[in-house]
Amino acid sequence: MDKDKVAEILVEIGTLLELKGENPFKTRAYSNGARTLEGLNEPLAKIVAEKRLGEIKGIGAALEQKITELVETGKLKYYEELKASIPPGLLEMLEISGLGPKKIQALNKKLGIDSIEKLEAACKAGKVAELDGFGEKTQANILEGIAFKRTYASKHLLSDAWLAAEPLLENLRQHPDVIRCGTAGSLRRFKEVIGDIDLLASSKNAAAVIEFFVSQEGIVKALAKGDTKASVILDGGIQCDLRVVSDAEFPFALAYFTGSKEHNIVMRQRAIQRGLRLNEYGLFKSKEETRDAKLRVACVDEAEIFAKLDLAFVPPELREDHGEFTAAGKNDLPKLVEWSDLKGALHNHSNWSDGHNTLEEIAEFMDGLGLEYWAITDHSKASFQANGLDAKRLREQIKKISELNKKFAAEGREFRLLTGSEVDILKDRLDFDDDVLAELEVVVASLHVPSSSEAENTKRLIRAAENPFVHMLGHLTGRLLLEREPYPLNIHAVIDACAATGTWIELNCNPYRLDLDWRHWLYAKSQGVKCVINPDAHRNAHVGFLRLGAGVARKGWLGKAEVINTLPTSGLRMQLQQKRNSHVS
DNA sequence: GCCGTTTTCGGCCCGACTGTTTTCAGTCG
Repeated sequence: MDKDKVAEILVEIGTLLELKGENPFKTRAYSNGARTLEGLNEPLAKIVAEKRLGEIKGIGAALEQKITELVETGKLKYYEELKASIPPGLLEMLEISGLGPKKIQALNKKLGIDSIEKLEAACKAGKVAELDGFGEKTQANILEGIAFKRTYASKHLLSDAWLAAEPLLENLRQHPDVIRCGTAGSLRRFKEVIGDIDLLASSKNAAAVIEFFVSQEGIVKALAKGDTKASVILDGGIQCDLRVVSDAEFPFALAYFTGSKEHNIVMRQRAIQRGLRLNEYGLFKSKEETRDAKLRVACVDEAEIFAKLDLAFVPPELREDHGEFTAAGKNDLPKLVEWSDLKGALHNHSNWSDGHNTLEEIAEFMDGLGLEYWAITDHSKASFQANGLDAKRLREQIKKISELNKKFAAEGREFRLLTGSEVDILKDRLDFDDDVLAELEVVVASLHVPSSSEAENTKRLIRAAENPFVHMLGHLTGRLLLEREPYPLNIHAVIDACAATGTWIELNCNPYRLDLDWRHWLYAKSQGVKCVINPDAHRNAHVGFLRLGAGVARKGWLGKAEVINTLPTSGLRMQLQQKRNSHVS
């Protein structure tokens, strides 16, 4: 069993224990353990085999035993028994806003409720309001929570959240009472999927800002409204929280609400170790919890807070307690790639397959943006549903691109389209023979029809990486966020094969993909595998995905040097030749 | 369940808001 699956089970154990009313610190130990596994840079099976699990911080004797059992046998008796002791409906009830472990336990014990359906019936019959600690309001809120859960997914794509957040932020910026404002939370950290939008503002008149915020257009409902905080549901179902603080508190609140929770816990602990206290209102010279402004260590921005805790500034994307404290403590954080470093992209489509724009339109548009190159990698013939090209049409396209490039050169323009293909990885071969691939400047190999067997998919991808004409693997895991899980795959084995063959891995920045996932890039980077940030554009507007992709690359600790398409055209052409040359010699 | 240059036992981050309560528990982030 791989580490992601093990981590998933540990998280579920934590949730189940929470429902049983276990000590919250015990339940947290399981989710901490899960996160620790996700951040590992080497294969879990290897660590288990070498009996080094216990050396990892956050994994003690109990977790070591359970993880070992899962890795070695694929099962865990403790987990099976725990799961059997709790009705599955209770887990689902946790997803209803306002319901936590304690209330669910009470509902289960006193009314025998073990499913959302029974809960809804009990609310409608007025039985829930009669319970101790419950009332009419709670009962109504539960019914509303059930309806909400049915209407909207509780998770949203990063791109959708940005689109919803930006106008709200712009409105706040315009408001005369707002001094500073910005996004916080998972949105600022560039998580691929987010639960809600967190906004933060500083003001001398918090009440006015809150009042303005909840009365904006596009807000369906205000969930909570206090002196300094409001929660609303936006058109489209995304929840958005706004906090308003004083301007002196702003950097501390920004750091606090950006999180992650796990990152914050370490920050507070570092403060305590230095005889200080850190909360959303400040860093205080105090051994006790306080909000006393006289004790506050003044910091104008987040960088000063990190400095006071003997840390280099940690970019928001890295605040996951995935190693940033060790690196920031040694001033050893990488300089992360910027989206403006990107000079072009190497996986895109035109109307020759399933794209929307003509080659001319694409070239004019991308040149207009100041990019240097743009590879056209239309589908190969096996993707017939996407109007994939056979060798004959591909050669026509190469000719057409060559003519377009000549025209650009004659006009003294530097921009170039690059010829290419997104070639299908079929069961036993690639969709084009090597002699066809050899005619192309850029070859992306993608698995569009995976098998249900992990070994089979892994084998196919490794074979594609071993082909000297394949420059990179496209959307490696095939996941579609919120829609489709990755196909079964031994990611480490594929990354290792890419490292051995000099094959790059794409960071596909279509908002539904963001694949390869940021959690795997640290390992890929450690093996020397390079990244290509590709929008997989099917229309010109998709060039905007690059910004999203750069954020995810940053989250994966990637610097400019690790991203191939930060190279100018000449450097890129040399790199494209290199793999083929190494095979010739 | 984890952890230790205050500790191998007794802590573990902490504040805002809501609803049910007359002083606080539960939930959330």
